[in-house]
Amino acid sequence: MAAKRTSKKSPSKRSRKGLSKEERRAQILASARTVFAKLGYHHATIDDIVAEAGVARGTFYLYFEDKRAVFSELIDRYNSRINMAILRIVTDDPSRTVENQVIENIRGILTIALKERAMTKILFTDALGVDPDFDRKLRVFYDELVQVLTNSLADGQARGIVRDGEPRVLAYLSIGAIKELLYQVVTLGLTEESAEVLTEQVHAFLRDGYLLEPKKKPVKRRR
Amino acid sequence: MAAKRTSKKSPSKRSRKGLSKEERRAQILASARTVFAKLGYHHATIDDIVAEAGVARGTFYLYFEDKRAVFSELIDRYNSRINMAILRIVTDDPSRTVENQVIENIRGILTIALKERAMTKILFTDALGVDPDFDRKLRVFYDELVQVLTNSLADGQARGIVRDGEPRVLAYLSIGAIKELLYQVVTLGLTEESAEVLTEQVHAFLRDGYLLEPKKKPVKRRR
DNA sequence: TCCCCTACTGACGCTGACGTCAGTGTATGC
DNA sequence: GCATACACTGACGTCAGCGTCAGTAGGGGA
Repeated sequence: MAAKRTSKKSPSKRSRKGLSKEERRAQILASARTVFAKLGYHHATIDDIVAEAGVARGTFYLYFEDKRAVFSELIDRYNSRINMAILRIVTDDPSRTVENQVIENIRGILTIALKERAMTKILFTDALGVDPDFDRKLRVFYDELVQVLTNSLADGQARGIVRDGEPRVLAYLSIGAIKELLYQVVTLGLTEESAEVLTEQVHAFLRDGYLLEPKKKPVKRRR
Repeated sequence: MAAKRTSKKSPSKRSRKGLSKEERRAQILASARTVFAKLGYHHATIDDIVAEAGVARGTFYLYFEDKRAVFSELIDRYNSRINMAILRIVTDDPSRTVENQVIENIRGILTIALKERAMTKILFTDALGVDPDFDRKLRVFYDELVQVLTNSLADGQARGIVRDGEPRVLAYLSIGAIKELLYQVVTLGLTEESAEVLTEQVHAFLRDGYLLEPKKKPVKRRR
């Protein structure tokens, strides 16, 4: 193979509009996110996205296969951020209580979800029913989450940290509770500052439920 | 106004296919439900629905405005059935404990959701992002539910049956937990028989959460 | 100065789903 | 037997959104 004759001077060439390929790609991605959040995935068209990005229809197809592909990439990025926020709970470190680690995880998830408001909204509003392949992908991400939590709960039961009950069902209930809260919070437009107070409420809910036992006298558990 | 000359003999005239207008309408509705459950709302077409019903395209439009109208009607029926299952909790009747009434409500909701498997699935998979008008309608139904629960919780707190915490947040968490469980149960294909055991799990979750207090020794609360 | 390369453009043809409406077949009234 | 009514039919014109591709613009090397 002959050596390249023309030396590439700049690692990222600027187009006539002053954007490198990566920047253009990122720009289209961001525009798509905006449009999806505004119109919902199903009602968003390629024309809406390119209008938002200020490029021509053809340009979109230089960077992405189709609407599904952009959506898929957006979800991937979001998922990986959420996954990073979830830390496995360790029990052999006396300096970190299980309770604090649980709280940390709740806080981490809530914070990211609030930071990535647009994506959180899209995920909850439009993620299902887009396309069979796509549903499967989302399902895998979700099932992993359920599996991790289910295992943690079963483990916790064995060690007496978690009460009895079908661990998988408890996992669904917990995840559902957090999902719903997130959805409401994002839809109603609360900001990141709320993460702290929400964290406390979620933790208290998971720890205690909310129905007080009528037979024994209520125990004050909150500080 | 002149009296009608022709006496209507049969109250519901039979068409050439042997169905009254109400029956035909019901048949199309049922077919639409089947198709929505199979393909999802967004991917279902009028052609799919009429093929399922075994009628011509034009017939569909004799009974419904468009795809949205059928969907809307299906949701309305489902919603009213769920609403009927939710009974306001009374505290002045000594023969019925609050706990039992809570359990009754949980059981009622789960039973209907499992009976109306197809609709439950559709509602969770496709309900959002169909159309702005439609989203609003769903929102109203949902908000009412949240409001009822929020009020009940606040009331419960005042009477010492419910622990402290923002009632609205607790309402979101509870409803989210149940929603998620329902979704999973319907998607995974559990049958009506499971209603009883699920009811117990949900109730235990709402009552106790699942994290046992490390400081005090665990109390056996289950029968 | 010329020309090549490449990112970008947007009009175009295509497709699939929509809603319509003139026409068909059957039961009932006269 | 004829006419009228009525549920039903399905081919048809329309249209929104899609993906393409021949053409354009402009930066940079020779």
